[in-house]
Amino acid sequence: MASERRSSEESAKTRTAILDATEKIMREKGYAAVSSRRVAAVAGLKSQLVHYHFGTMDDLFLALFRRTEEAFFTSHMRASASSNPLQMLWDRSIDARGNRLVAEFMALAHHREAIRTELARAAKRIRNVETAVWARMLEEHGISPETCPPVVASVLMAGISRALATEAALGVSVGHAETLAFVERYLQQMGLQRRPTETPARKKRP
Amino acid sequence: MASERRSSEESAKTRTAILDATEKIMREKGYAAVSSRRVAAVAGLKSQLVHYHFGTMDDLFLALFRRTEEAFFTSHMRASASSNPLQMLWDRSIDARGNRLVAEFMALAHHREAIRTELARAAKRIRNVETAVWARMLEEHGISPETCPPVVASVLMAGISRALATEAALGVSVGHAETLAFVERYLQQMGLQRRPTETPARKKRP
DNA sequence: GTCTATAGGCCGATAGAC
DNA sequence: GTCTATCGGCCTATAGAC
Repeated sequence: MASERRSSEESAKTRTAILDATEKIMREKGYAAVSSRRVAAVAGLKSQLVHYHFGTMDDLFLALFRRTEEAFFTSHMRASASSNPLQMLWDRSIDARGNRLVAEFMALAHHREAIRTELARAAKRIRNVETAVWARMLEEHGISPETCPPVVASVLMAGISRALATEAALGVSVGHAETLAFVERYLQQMGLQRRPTETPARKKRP
Repeated sequence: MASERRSSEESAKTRTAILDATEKIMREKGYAAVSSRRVAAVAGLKSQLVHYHFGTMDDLFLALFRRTEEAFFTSHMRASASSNPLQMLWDRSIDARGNRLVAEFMALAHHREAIRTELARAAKRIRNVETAVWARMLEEHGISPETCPPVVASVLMAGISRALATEAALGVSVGHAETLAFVERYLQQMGLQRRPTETPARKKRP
């Protein structure tokens, strides 16, 4: 029993190391650079262990996606339930680090059925959460669903933020400052509580 | 001379065939599936010809990007100069087929310096054109640049349309119909001349 | 669960004949 | 400009010993 526990603890540690290595490679070199040999090299393991623990490379991508999405959704729920949900959701959605991995999975999803399915499911789940937040905020401000349906607000917020993040990652920033100012001015009317003096959208990384 | 001409005609034909094949593979299988052997197979040629005519694979991607962007920019200018520029720009920007290739180049740009540079340059050029269109439209409708700077309008339009196109390609459509209706209602106030009975955003493919 | 060994395959790119 | 031939490398995945 003791050895069984130790064994499964070791196994969990190895699995985590493999997933961490995969994530690192995806962030830095893109999904196309992920190979069992490279993953193993980064994790300090033999490449055969990748297949032993995860099967095919597709299975590995899927496992990493699930781990990532689960953590993301949990913290997204927390942000939604905070006292300042719109600000927190907006800040999260323009965060460069988070978007990097998402961008890779989106690119991967175009050509891998399994990833596409999981990504679509995850996106719908997030959208529903954000739509509920918007429904509450719009109602509080007396804006009728006919004027702006909550789901439209959440599609717009998600779309604008993702576009800004994507462009910024590619070195395009024409009009970004003006757009950020425009959007945040609007969000403030809707309940954003950030004071004007604070720098927006620059979450510090530890 | 005659043989020289014929020779360079043949060369141009081969180059076009290689670029066509590359484009087809990128659309259908993604940039990661592009290899000199596969390109040659699709084009009905030997793989060495790919290197002979284009050098490295990076050079090939770059050549295809330039061809694509040149054609895109030309037709974009035509759309901007039409009598109904906002509608035409919007329709173009949510076109699924056009966005498929752009998405691949964006994914590629994250990891290839040369592509990233070219993409950034192209994006700025397009943005400036669209911003000029918006400046004209907003002025015609008496909306001051303080209320909504033209560059903000063009960032928003580009961002929203790209987000919708990306999500649709991945099988996510929650809130899309409502958002399309919302945006197009707004665009109509700004000079879109489509009649309400026409189906929006469904450009027929031959 | 991790090791060695290996099958079987696709890749980019170049050399040299024609 | 296109051909044949080929080098050297990285890839996924599995088999079988320990």
